[in-house]
Amino acid sequence: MLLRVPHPWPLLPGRLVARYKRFIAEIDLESGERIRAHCVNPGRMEGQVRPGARAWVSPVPAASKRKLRYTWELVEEDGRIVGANTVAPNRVVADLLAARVLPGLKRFGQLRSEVAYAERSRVDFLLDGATPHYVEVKNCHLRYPDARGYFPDSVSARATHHLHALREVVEAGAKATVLFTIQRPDVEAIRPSILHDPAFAEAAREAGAAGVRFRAVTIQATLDSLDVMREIPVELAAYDTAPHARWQAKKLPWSGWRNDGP
DNA sequence: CATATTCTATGGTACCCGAT
DNA sequence: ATCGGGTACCATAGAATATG
Repeated sequence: MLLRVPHPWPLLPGRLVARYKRFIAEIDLESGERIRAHCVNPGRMEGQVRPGARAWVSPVPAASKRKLRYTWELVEEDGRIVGANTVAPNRVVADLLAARVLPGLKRFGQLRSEVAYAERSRVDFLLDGATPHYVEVKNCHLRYPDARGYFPDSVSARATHHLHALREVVEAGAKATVLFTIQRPDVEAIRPSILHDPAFAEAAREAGAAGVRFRAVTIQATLDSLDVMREIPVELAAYDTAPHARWQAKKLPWSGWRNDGP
């Protein structure tokens, strides 16, 4: 294990009832209470929004002004716990960089986050050094039976825009790394999803050829912590998507959300 | 200076509108 | 009738900007 990041709050177990309008997850807690939790994940969470699936939420501090008093953190898919909170990896990567664990990402002066650059873009992390190093975090949670993680799980024009911007800073002499995180340990590599967003996949190939580095780490979510397990390769090369379409068809009945409120 | 409000960003959906 | 494009919307955090 590379790094252990304990949850700031204790998690409460329950079962997913439904997801509404992208942001709201209705969950039956083991205490018997039916609650509404904020779903931080803006994506479709392909295959992971199954009614009845085990899910864990964190309580929101009493002082917070949030409407929803819980945050959906983890979900069980195929008997395995998967991280569902897309904000969490940014915190994990911040710790990972600060701990200077990853080769090539450990020698730097200052670590800044959310730094504005290029055209209407903000990079997740900027490492000061002889040459500035831009680090963009991309979280993924989609796994297909080929034991690979895929990003994105929907068309993401913004992510493609980020790749073009990173390519520009590299061509201007800076260093740039796209760091994928996948919140499950059972993958051997990560690929851009040609099936979900071919433009992103092509932009990734171009950015890679231009010198943008692509790396990935697996994160094992447990009830106590998010554990950065190991670095895995990113596979940028094009591939046949026929098997992926079949795998997706099996997951799709359980995707998305309902638009009628609970 | 402290506090309050506005802005930005996130992705899929539902909606409208105009063109075929 | 079906299409694609544009856009508001949903909840929230955090940054940016405004107000007292």
